[in-house]
Amino acid sequence: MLSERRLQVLRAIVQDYVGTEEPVGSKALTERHGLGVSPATVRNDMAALEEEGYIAQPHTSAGRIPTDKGYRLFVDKLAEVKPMTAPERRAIQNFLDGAVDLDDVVARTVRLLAQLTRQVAVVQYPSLTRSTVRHVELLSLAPARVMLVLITDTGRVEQRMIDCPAPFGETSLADLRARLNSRVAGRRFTDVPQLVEDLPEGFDVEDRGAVSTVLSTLLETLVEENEERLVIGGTANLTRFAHDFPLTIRPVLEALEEQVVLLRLLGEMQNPGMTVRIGHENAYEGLNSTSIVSVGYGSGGEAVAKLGVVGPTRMDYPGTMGAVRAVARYVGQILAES
Amino acid sequence: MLSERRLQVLRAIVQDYVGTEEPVGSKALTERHGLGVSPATVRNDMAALEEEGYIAQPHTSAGRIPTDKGYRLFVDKLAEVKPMTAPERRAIQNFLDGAVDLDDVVARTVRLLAQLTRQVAVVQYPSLTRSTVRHVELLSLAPARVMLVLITDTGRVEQRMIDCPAPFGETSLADLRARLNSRVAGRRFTDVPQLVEDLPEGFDVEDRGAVSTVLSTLLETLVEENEERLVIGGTANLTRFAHDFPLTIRPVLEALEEQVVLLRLLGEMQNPGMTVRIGHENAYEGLNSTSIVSVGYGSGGEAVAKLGVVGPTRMDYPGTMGAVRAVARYVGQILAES
DNA sequence: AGCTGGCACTCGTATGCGCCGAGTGCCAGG
DNA sequence: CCTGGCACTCGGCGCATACGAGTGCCAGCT
Repeated sequence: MLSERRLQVLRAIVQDYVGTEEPVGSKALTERHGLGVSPATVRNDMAALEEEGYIAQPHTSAGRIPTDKGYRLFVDKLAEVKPMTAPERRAIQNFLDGAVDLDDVVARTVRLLAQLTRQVAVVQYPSLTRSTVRHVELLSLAPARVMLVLITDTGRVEQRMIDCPAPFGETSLADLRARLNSRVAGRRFTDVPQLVEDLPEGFDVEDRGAVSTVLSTLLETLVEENEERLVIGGTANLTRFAHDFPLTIRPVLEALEEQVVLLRLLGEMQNPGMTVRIGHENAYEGLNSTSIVSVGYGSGGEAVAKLGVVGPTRMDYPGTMGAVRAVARYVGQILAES
Repeated sequence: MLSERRLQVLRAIVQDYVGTEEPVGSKALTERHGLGVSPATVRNDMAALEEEGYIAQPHTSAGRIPTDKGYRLFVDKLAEVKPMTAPERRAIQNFLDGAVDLDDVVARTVRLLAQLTRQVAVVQYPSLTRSTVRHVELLSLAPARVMLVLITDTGRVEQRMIDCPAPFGETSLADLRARLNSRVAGRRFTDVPQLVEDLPEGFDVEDRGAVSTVLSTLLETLVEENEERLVIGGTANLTRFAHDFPLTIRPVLEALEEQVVLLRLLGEMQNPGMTVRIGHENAYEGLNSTSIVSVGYGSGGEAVAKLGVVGPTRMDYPGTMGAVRAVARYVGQILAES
């Protein structure tokens, strides 16, 4: 529908605007990009692009800037994901290889991503609901007090304190621990409920209450939504593009602190591959002038969580996408190794 | 040295400036505070205060603002910690009572503190080094792979994966677990090293290597400094006072992300009670125009970690100190209960 | 001795005005 | 369909001016 050259013009506008942060005019365009046509021609193209809603002018006599729709077209059709250079890849790997545990992996990832993209990085902890159980441990802290420790295949550890209705014998506890593990070790979280359903029946009547309490706590832990923690870094980068928008930065900071909001937004990105949400495509007011680039990552082939970047709509999409993709890939490798 | 009235003038200047965020002049002072003297007299007092370095004027013909030294005097001699009102106390308690585990306590505390003070809140996780061991658990995940789980009296759980030099029999592991717990359960972290020193000697020669590996990992976990995590919230509040300082907000955000910096600063505040660091008293450049109000908190009478608030030097010290103290007190109660 | 009213002075900020130039839209011609 | 030319728009910048809050100082009063 749009002629090839007009697409080139749009691409040039996006690239220039991202670079200079200033509205770009027809003359500058023809000079900086070898379009081979005169400014007047470009002006006509720009008028058409504006007609279609891909670009807009902030003031009557100023250059054009891309609209959300323009960025969308750019990302979908005009941009290539920019692969990381070899040194960058090495830096990523070196940086992540030093991690000692899951917390450390996540912490390093968020720092790395923030540094690479010079934007705000968001990393979701590997979600429990898609993981498998590695081990369940029960510790007797007091006669009627048990601590439940759940270890996942991603190395994550969750603990819960349980107050039992009746004292729990050390033998019964060991028994429960053994039976529980033989059933659920290596299984997916989603399968656990039916696997333990009839477990209380094998115990003495006086222990059944306690066993049920333990099991229901385990199930709670498995489904508890707020377990989907996330970690954020690089907020200082917000100030880079905030010189115009000290009024814009506040809602963004608020949104970033409201983990629920971010989790919902990340959750909405169904596509397991890379997803880009531009400006108003984000169903949250405070993030209407930001874009989110996210991608799933996981220890195996399967994605267990997401990570990404939040930045101004006026961001370097190819570079950001390249960095996000590369980091997700390496994190997946690290997780698979451990 | 300074006459009583001059101290009153300083107090009035601080209060007005904190309220209005604008330099305060002699006329406004006499009007808003019942000083009972004329502006001219106040002007003389102000000249004297400026001479002593307690206040300064940003421009030749402008009002005065307090200097760091002025705030210091205000905090030390002129301000009373403002106690929380009864409804505020109830709100604090209600908010914290809903917490389910340590993570939740910390998360809620940081939100609460940020909300109460409308500033940036910082909460340090209860430090391992001052806590006691509740339980040590060893899980055999593979023949030569053991997971160490350490549970503290504050409810904190640390885990470490250990690769042993030789396979570890299930019996030996259970044995080690039992002996280890009988020695260290209930003891302070600092005492653990000598308590386990001779432990390997009780084991068969072929197991000693593995036992030593486990023990040294345990000791590492105990001393590892970076375990002193902290959680930050309310960064959006930075924008409240950043309208003048979009250039100031960036280093602050950077400092906040550098947990090491904050931990060091918190650590420098030796006083177990409330400490206030004002402006340049903070030995970190990025925080030269902020003040930090912090206080220790703990489950028993003893402080195990710190929490506090980071805000502009121009902050409501009495109110902030009251909120920080109250929150620390309630958090201590919650921790003691669990 | 200390407080007060008066007064001249400073200086930062707000306001209004005019210029400049980038950028546009349109049109006639190639 | 592209191009060069041209008139027009309008935001930004520099400058000069006016305003007013606030100060320092001094002479006089209690």
